[in-house]
Amino acid sequence: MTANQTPSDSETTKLVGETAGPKEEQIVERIFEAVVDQRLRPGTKLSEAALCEAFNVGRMHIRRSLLLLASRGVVEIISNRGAYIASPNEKEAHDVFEARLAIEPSVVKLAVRRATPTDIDRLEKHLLLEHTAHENGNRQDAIRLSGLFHIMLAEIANNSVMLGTIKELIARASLIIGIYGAPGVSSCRDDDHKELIDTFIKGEEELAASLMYAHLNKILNNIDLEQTNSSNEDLNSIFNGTTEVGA
Amino acid sequence: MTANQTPSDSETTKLVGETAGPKEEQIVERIFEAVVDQRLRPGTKLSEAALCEAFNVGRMHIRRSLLLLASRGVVEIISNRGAYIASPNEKEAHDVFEARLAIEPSVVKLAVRRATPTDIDRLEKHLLLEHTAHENGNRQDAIRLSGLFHIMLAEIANNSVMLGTIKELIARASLIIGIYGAPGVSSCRDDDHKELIDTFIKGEEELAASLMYAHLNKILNNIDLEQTNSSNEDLNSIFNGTTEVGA
DNA sequence: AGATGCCATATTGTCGACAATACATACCGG
DNA sequence: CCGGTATGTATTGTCGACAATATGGCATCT
Repeated sequence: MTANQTPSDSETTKLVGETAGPKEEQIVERIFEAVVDQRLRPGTKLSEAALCEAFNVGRMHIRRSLLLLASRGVVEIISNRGAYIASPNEKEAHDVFEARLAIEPSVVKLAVRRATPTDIDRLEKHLLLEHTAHENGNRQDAIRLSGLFHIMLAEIANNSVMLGTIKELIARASLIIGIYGAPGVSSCRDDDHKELIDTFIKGEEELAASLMYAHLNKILNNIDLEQTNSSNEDLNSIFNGTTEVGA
Repeated sequence: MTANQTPSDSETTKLVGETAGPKEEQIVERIFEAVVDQRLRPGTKLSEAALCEAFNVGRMHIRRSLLLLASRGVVEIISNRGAYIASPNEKEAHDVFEARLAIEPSVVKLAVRRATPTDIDRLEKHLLLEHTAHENGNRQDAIRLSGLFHIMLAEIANNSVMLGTIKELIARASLIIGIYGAPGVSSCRDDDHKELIDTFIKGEEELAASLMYAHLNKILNNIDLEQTNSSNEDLNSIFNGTTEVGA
């Protein structure tokens, strides 16, 4: 319910890959989405009871889902204290974006190589949605769609390992942007995405990789500059506590 | 017990990163090691009761550990049937090595950039061990040490995200080699590793990346050639059932 | 004799109750 | 009035028992 606000792009392809029961899969997916949408902010407590009620499942399923999320660095489990949405410190933030810089150029290269006309159509339709969200000043949609664009690229690249890694990195990047990012410049300008799509039409793999590298570097710079003064925001996000898990 | 047969390299740095209790961490780590060592072969059933006894822990901890392993693609959980060491099919095998080709060159580049003299010493000492294992025809040690070399590179690169991904990929690659790989040519020739270490001394990042790319491609070729006739081995590994979990 | 259906057994999945730990409040002493 | 301590409450961690499902053997029928 809280999730699909945009009619298209409703199916996001599962993250955990039917590795566990369908219950855990759905729960993890929903929480991932909420993190990418920044509806769940860093430091938010995820109490088991609340989640049980929200998802109408037993405590065990919640527990297992939280464990999976923790193993992906999206949730932090503190013994005898509970589970919290992760608050990446500067080192973790650096590592996440360094990893994106290392991986995503390769991903987009493969995506360009393998994209079908249908895929390109999907990307263009998606770009339109992004543009609309930006114009309407709909920040939440803009962020989600922006992340989704990168995930779509990984889907087109058609590599399950990379897709999983990218999904994890996108979610963690959302958290990082939430903590360290400037409120206005958040996420990607959609212009960069447009340039990327152009390389798909021409099939220019190497150019696509370069553009992606530059694109991510741009985001990273917007963040690193804020590193020093962001410790306040970090503490804030830790201590303002509960933002009420939607239900 | 079954694990550290080589005196050095005893500590392998945890994989799951203190995300869960120390129990799960250890169990996951031990099973990972066993997979990399090829002591646990694809298709092996991991019964909960047996693991409970082997690790002297409650069923819950085993269950959670298996879930984590499944989320990393090392274990396959089939509903109401149990957990089995994963048997990657050709697509999965392809994806794993494609991912390694995409990521590891970047990893080694960072490693070269950040390696201290101490790190290089460790690598050289490790290379010696690899060489010894090869000369002695100690296949099991050779495989383990070979995988460990790649993990050491990720450790030197000092990026937690990439380290976790690499560990997962190494384990899955071990499974793939176990299924599709030629018995003799298994794992990496240590010559390639030697060449790589040379680039560390000279600080040649780009060369290191190229060498790594070529190195992985070499392994991949050894595997792809065997793809067609390996379907027998695949079925075999699925149906011959239990290879006795050591304990 | 071969195949099919049924039953016993073993393993997994799920739930509930209890124990342990941390947090918040209230109480007491300085 | 403030600090420290102790108790009560809430949440998490763990364990055990029970239910559900798949596997394997056995009897029966064709």
